[in-house]
Amino acid sequence: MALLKHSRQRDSIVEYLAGTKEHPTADMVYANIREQFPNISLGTVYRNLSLLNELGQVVKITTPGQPDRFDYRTDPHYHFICVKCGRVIDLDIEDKDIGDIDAIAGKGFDGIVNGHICQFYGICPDCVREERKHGN
Amino acid sequence: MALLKHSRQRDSIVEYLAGTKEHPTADMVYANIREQFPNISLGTVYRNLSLLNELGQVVKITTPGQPDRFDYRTDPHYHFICVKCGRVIDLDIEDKDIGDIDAIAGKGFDGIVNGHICQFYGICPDCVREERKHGN
DNA sequence: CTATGTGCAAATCCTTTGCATCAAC
DNA sequence: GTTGATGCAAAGGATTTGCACATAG
Repeated sequence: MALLKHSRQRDSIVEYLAGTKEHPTADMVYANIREQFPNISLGTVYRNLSLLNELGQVVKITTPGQPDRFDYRTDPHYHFICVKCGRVIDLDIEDKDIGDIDAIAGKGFDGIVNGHICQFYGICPDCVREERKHGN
Repeated sequence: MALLKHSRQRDSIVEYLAGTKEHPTADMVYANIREQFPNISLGTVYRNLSLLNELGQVVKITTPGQPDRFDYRTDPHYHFICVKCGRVIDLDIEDKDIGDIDAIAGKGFDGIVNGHICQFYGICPDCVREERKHGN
């Protein structure tokens, strides 16, 4: 297995991710890191994001029809995606309320269920307000 | 809104999807329909799959890092994806066991949660058997 | 010094689209 | 005969990769 070396670029990516709750795409990361490393390439951003993901330091969020997003929060939690504005928001769902869905899903199934990916959709607080303002 | 005309190609796609539980990708559909319509193009397959999806006759299943799959079953149900062989299998989860996760997710959230996408991962029955056979 | 990381550009994969022609109504 | 559907090929977006050079250890 390859030995891991330090890199200023990777540090910068981690720092940026750690400091935002925006769940940025690779492009957004790229745009941001560029302010400090004007020569960084998109390829490097992708390479580091996927390395960090493999190391378990970053979670990759894949949603239909949109570019992947990245989340520095690695503890188990869920994501809400606003169908109006596309924003991705962390949800804190109590584990006891949802933690056993793998077992529920596996009931009567002959294989082994040991994980799931679940994303919630709807309208985010900001967009709800926006709709009310325009009398919808 | 555009008027819908009949097409033999579309019929064939529907017929194929209705007769399989494989959750085929666009490529798999293409390969299959080609046996009857050797000149059909991949573009036509994509166009029809996405039309059928918009009409609600077909469900599109998006999974990270894999091409989309299509399912003729449109009643609410969940999918299991085998991490060994990639197979996608329908799960019948009793609605009372999982039907209220939107409400659970929305607890303490200021927006509106009105839907979710949830996929389960693990090892399918065939691969479980395979592992046992090789003493794993 | 040696191995890993970078920047750049090209390549890849899946999917969508423009356009001339064909088929359904 | 109008309009939607097709086939073909080209374009598109997101992501990965090959390679020569830079840099961390």
